Amino acid sequence: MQRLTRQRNAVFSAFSDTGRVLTAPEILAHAREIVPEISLSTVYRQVSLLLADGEIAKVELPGEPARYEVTCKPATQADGHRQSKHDGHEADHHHHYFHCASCGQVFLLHACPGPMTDLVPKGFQVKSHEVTLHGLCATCADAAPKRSSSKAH
Amino acid sequence: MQRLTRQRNAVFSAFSDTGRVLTAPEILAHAREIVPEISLSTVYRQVSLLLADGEIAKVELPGEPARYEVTCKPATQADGHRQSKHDGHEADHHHHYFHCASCGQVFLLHACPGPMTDLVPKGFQVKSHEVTLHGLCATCADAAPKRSSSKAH
DNA sequence: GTGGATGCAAACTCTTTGCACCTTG
DNA sequence: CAAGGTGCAAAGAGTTTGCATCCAC
Repeated sequence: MQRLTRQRNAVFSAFSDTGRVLTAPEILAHAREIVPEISLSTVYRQVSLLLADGEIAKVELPGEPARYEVTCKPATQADGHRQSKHDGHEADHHHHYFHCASCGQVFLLHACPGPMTDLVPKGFQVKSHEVTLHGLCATCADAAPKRSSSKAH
Repeated sequence: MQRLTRQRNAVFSAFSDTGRVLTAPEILAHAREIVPEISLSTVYRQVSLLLADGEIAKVELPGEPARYEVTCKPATQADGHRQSKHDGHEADHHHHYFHCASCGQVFLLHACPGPMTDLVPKGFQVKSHEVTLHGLCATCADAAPKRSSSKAH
C-alpha cells in the first residue's frame, strides 16, 4: 500500500538523525541532504502519513509554526514493515516543551505538573493541559550567562 | 497624534461589550454592529495600536489563531485621553487560559501553578511559562454531561 | 504496466502592507 | 487643510491540494 520512496526515507531520517522537534522547513533541509530534489509539499505529505501512522506527533506551541517529534514507540526502524496493528495513534506521548529564546530550539520535558484541575472555575471539566516553558537552554545559558562571577573574567 | 475614529471606538467596544478573549474575525463581527463598513484590515490595524498602547494583549494558544484580551488596566475609558505615561506594556497580565472543546470559547484563568522550574533539565533557565487547559466550560459541561446519574433520567 | 508518490503551481487561512481616498482635528 | 485613518487589493508566512509526470512494485 505504502511505497518505500527515497523521499519517505529522507523525511523519516531527518527525525532519527536529529532526534529533535522539527519544523517542516527544518525537515526539508535535513531531507535535502539525502534527496536534494525533495520538495516542501512532499515533506508535508510524508509528515501527514507519519502522523496518521502515529510515528510522529504534531507539536504546536503558542505563536509558533507547527513542529513534529518522533513518538516514543518502542519497536521497528524506518523500513516500511510496520503496519500499526493497533492504531492507538496518540498513544502516551504526553509531554511538555521548553522553547529556548536564544537558539529557538524546542526541547521535550519529561516531567508533568499534573492535571491542574484546581485552576479552573467551578463547573469546568479539564480534559487535557499543555505547558510551554520559555527561557534559555543549557547551551545558550552557558554561552550568555547573566552575571556568573566565575567565568566572566 | 491618534485620532478618535468611529472604527477605533468600534474595535475597542467589541472588547468592553463582550469582555471576552476574541479573534480578529470576532472583533470584526462585533465592530460591524456599530460601524458596518469596517474592514478586517482596520481591525488588525487598531488591534496593533491597542497592543502598542498596552490596552489589549495578544493571546496565542497552541494551534489556534491569535486572540486578544483587554489588559487589566485600572483606569481610563476608551476615549483617547490616555497617553500611557509608563510604557510598561506587558504590565502584569500573566494569566493562563482554558479553551472549551465544545463552544471554542477561551476563558481566562486567574490561578497560576508557579514557575515550574523543576520540570527542566539542569542548566536550563526558565523565564516564563504558559499553560493552556482544554475541556468543557461550565455551560457546555452542563449541556452535555458525561454520565451524571441525576439528570440523565 | 499501474497506481501511488512526486514536484510544481495554485489555493487557502491568517495577517500585514501599499496606495488612493476620506475624515478628523 | 494636512496628517492620519480607512477600504480594497495584493503580498506574505505556513500549509494543503490539483494535476501531469514519474517510479516502485
